[in-house]
Amino acid sequence: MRLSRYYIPTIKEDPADAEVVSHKLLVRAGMIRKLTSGIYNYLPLGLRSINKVARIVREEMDRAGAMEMSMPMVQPADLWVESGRWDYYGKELLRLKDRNGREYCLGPTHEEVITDLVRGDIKSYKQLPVNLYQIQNKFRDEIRPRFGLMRGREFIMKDAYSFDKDEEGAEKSYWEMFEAYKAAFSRIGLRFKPVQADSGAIGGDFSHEFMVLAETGEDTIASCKSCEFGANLEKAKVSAPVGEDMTNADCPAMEDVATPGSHTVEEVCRFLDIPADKLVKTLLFVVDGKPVAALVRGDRELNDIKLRNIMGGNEVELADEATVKEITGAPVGFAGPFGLPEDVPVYADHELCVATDWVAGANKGDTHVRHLSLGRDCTIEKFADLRVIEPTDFCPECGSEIEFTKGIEVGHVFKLGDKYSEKMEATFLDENGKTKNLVMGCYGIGISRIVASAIEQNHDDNGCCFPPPIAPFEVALISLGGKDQDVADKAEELYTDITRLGIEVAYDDRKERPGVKFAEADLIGYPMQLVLGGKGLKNGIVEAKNRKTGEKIELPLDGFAEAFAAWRKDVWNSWGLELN
RNA sequence: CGGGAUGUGGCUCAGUCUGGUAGAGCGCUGCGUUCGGGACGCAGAGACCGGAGGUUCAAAUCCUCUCAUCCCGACCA
Repeated sequence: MRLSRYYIPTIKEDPADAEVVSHKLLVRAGMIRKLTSGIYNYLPLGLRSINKVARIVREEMDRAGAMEMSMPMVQPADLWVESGRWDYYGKELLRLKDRNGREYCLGPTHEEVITDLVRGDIKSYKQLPVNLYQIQNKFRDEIRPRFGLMRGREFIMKDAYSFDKDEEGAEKSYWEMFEAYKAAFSRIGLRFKPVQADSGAIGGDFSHEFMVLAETGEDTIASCKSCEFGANLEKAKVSAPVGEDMTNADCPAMEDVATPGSHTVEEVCRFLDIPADKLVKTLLFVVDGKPVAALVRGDRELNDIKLRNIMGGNEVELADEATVKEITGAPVGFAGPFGLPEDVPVYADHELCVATDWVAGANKGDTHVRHLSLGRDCTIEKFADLRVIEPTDFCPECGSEIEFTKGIEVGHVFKLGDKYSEKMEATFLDENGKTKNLVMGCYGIGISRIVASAIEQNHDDNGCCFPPPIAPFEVALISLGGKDQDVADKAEELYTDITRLGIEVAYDDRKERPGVKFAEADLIGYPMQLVLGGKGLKNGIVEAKNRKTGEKIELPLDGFAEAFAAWRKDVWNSWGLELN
């Protein structure tokens, strides 16, 4: 491809509406343009990258036995009413009406459509398992779109849905997808980690997120320094504490202590001159409309998702001021775990077992209690893992040290069970002629987000550093011809040679000054740059630069093809990739 | 949806407080000089200052409404 005839509108300055590097660079490199909030044009260069990601994903899905199809973006409301999500999904679902007033939505995901399709055609266990996928535009009316391609409203996603006759089969399908994802992300050339993720209200351990490791990631992941364990912070288990159960151990009688104006843990500790780990923090939540109290140590943070899962609820909200007052009879900041209404269950973090003699709120204004014993003074519904893991905690699986890193979620594998098949009556007859619900799984990959995350993970001050497998073009050939016809001719020759090798090359034959060509090549981030100038031609060489490492070498013009092939291999190796 | 901010040539911004009829840099067009890391000179084109209404002799500037975009919170590939 000749740059003199290609559409790459680059920009020198950062766009005003961009916050993160990937967004700035994608716009500056002429790969995307915003149409409206969260909705982008993919320009030729950007689309090339997207298509390369899609192709790799497609190949790995096919290899895993999944079958590509395509589902409509506009979906009838009926299906969503049937699955119960028409009401549940909320405003993220963009709803519209046709000329007859019938209701539709733009598909944010396709469980309903695929389940509807399959229930009509799959009637026997003999037809199972089946895994269908598509690569398609999705629309989610995000509350707050941001960060360019990282969180658009319209985006490209690969979504796959597996159907099995039983749990065992579903589990197998799940792990096949898990492996396919690992293969795909490896091929794309990103540093990533699969981590355990929250599986929502459905429960179970069957959900993993695939995280691209990048400092600018929105998610925090806890990973073990010695074993494979990795988990999204909201999911990470905290091991049960070691030590004797002190719940019912001896403890002096509970007594009130005045703590005027001390609402926060910090204030109370300072006032009473005690460390925060001597205090029990009582948090009041409303789970699906019902109040509950949750206890964690004063220096810990409650994980509301764990609370939700223990309650088997859907929606967890911190109780508002009025509710707190109603339940505890005290203003916010003085709630305690005893003497609460009987219909308010109290859940305690399991760490609270191994100590006693606590300080806690007294359910009276400006008052706390000391010498609180959870066993003697409270009715604890259950001790359970409720808090957020901390860097000082140990791996819940092997007990080694853990570390926190940032990541960008680019894939999610999820076991659905019969959540949809039951509601939508997607059934089949098993070996015994019995009607059963299809057991489903769903598996997503954010195709367009991957391009953004690749840049988040790989960039420098000059621009993008694309991994070779998904770079819009693998090689940039920069001709410094100018008036030197010999250089221009030789560059043409090289262009033909490289193209013949079956490698995509962006041939910069424009009448631009060298500086412009260099700067743009760096900005766009072609993994390999070849520069042919007058001096080089005289010496019979072309310069080669590895965009990622910055390493420069000279390739002989005589016997170029071989030298180029060897260098290309080096470049791929510098990405930890094998060239086959 | 709450809280904050911004809308001025294609892009990035100044001008708004203190009304007097629109500026810079980049980009674009032409000519010339340059030509190995986003060149320089000269000459140009391009804006009813987001929109509507109001105040005023006079509004980019003040007032009201409205729309859009961005940032902070709840959602997620």
